[in-house]
Amino acid sequence: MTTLFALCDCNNFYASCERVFNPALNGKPVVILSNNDGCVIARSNEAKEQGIQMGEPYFKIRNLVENKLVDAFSSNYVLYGDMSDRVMQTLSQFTPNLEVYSIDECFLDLSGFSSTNLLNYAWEIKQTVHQWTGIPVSLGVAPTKALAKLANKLAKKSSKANGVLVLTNPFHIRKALEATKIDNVWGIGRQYATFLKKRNVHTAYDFTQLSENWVRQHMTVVGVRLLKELRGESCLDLEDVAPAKKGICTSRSFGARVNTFEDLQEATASYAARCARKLRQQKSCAKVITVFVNTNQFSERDSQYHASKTICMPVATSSDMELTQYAIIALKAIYRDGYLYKKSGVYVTDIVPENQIQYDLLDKVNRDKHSKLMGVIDNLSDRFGRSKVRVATQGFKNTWQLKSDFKSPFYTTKLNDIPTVYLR
DNA sequence: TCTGGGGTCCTAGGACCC
DNA sequence: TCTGGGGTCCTAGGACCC
Repeated sequence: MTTLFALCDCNNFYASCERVFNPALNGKPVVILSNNDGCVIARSNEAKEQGIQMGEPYFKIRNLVENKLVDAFSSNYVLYGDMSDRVMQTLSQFTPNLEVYSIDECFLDLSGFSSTNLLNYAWEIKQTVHQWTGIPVSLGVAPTKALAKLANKLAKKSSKANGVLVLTNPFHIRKALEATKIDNVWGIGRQYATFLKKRNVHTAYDFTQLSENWVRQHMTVVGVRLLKELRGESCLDLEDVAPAKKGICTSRSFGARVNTFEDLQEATASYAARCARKLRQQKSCAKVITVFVNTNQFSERDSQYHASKTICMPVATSSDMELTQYAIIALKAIYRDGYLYKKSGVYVTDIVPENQIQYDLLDKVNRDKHSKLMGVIDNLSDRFGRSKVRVATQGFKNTWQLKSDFKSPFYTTKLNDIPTVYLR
């Protein structure tokens, strides 16, 4: 059976989420800012037209915002995550097999749908998602994932396509490849784009004309897969069950200057607890934990310090208490007085399924008790909001907390207004 | 003053083993 | 003077994605 994929991509997703609950924003330039309101990470079409770049630091557009020429929002991932779930739920009505590729993108397996009118079907998907969730989406349909990605980009760009493009006819596929700059091909980043352009490869079509050996030599097997995909040979399968993550990282830049061990400890303990929660959500435990700290790399005035410490724990765990405990041990090993810290993070690896843990005969931890306690904490978190119950080292000063001055309300979920409980 | 966060995959090279 | 070759594992680094 020939393969057929649709890629459904939400248009300007974060900006669209804000608009669903604030229709006054429609037709206006809207940007969403990164954590700490540092830089622009999403833009409405109108903001793009104003020339605001992806990744632009906030201070460069502050004037526009203060003069009400652009509306800016701090990122509200709770809202975006919830809206994403609604979109994916809606999409699951249209095929038994789908792959949630990112917060705003989804591959739909349409193999076996070749006898349906694909253009009509894609339009029906687009309209249904908009009607049920308020989010505008674009769809690209093609025999491989890489071509579906490419079709999706053209669908957005072309006023004729108006958000839906089906690429099954070889002639249309060739035209689409010719119309796509090599920089815009999925899997070609800045380095490869520069490299290829030097060798006169300027479009996706040029790329498909290269020899497999040459591509393997210069771009590894990853490049060869892309080559085949663009030629119409499907090499990337739909991953309908998300594989367990092999590494989980929680890290943040601080909203304010951090120069005491206590503040750094609060932040790092909180990140360790976040990692623990992410582990429990995918029913895994981790054996190895790494803590890292950085000073502000952009500051020419401050003295710089980067350090990390990795600890291999006796038994793989997903307990808040255990992970925070080891995180603090690691932090103590790398902490140095006299620096202004900008960022810290916790990274857990050597992840194993929670039912396949190698136990240690000398283990002193009551794992049964920990796991029951974590179950209770997770329930409380689900009901009352994240971090309402926490290990005491996570603290309460929160001087390191993120800056987020323009956050929209949690329209779709409960507000975090319950007092926090501390565990010891 | 102010510049995000969280992932994946692949390769090369060194250490080590038989 | 002779001083192989194949395999595995680990790590660091580089590329990419959203």
